[in-house]
Amino acid sequence: MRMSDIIARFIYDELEGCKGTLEVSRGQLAERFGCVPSQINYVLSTRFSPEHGYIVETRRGGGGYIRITRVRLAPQALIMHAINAIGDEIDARTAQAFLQNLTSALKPEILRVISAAAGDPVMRTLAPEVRGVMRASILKQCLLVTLS
Amino acid sequence: MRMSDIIARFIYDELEGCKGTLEVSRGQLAERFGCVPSQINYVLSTRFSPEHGYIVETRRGGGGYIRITRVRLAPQALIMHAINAIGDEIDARTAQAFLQNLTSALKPEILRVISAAAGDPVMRTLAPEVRGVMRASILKQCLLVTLS
DNA sequence: GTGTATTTGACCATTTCTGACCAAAAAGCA
DNA sequence: TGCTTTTTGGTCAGAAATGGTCAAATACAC
Repeated sequence: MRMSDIIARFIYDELEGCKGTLEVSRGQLAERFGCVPSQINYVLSTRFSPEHGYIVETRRGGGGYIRITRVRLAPQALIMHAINAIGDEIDARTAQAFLQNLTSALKPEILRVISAAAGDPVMRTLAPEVRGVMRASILKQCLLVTLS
Repeated sequence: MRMSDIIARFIYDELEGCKGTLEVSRGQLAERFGCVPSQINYVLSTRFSPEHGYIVETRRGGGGYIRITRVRLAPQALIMHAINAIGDEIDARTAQAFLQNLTSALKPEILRVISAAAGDPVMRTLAPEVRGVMRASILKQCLLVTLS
């Protein structure tokens, strides 16, 4: 299993046990998992971004820390927020992050369908330069009808 | 016996033993059968396509994988039939007809989402000559995941 | 012999991992 | 206070580890 996934799992689990907020030292975390400190930043930026529904605050210097907070919104608000946050175009990765963040607001079957509609196999039938626009369009239209 | 058939047989057998889902590394699989990695892609695209009732998901990069899922098709023959009947492209009217025929097989909310994904507002962002292909692609991928 | 299916390999894309170098905040000290 | 040192975390480019694509070569079935 990937180091990044192991670290991410650890953070998820800690967040479960800590009422949605976790404060750690980057150095110690890296040492615990035997990786370089910058890998922690990699994990945070790829799996704990705002699109994923997390807020990360840090502080340098002696006693520095990294604080990760999970944001919780009501389902409807979550969906509306996503619709507003999706711009005119969106890349595959960010799209996935948004959908992942909606797991608590939409049934898994619905999410799977939306994910399939905006997924790579579908997008591959299009010229690369228009994929972002199409992804955004599909996502927004699909999310809209889930509100009705 | 052809290499492709041997590899396909292996995948079939593994899917039997693994309750419908199999995760492998393309490189390792190729090495096991002494073929080039791209032959794995060939096998997947010719024998494990959506029309055959399989979902293939992949991931690149360190720790990458190929995941193959067999979709249960007996109880949902209607949907599988639709997937096979939709050609390489489809116009808006016919697409609507297909979806209407599935009202007994899919929940209204699911149908609404698929309808939105393949609907006019989305298609309008595309050049007219590629809309048919996109509609077909979206429909097939969405219907496929409703089977899993 | 012709047309289709298979096989192969060169080149491309994506994700993860690593380390050198940078920036900020705290701690220590005149 | 103001400067220096120490202790943290941040960035970014590049290497490494996967999988993807496509067209040419080859094999196979009529």
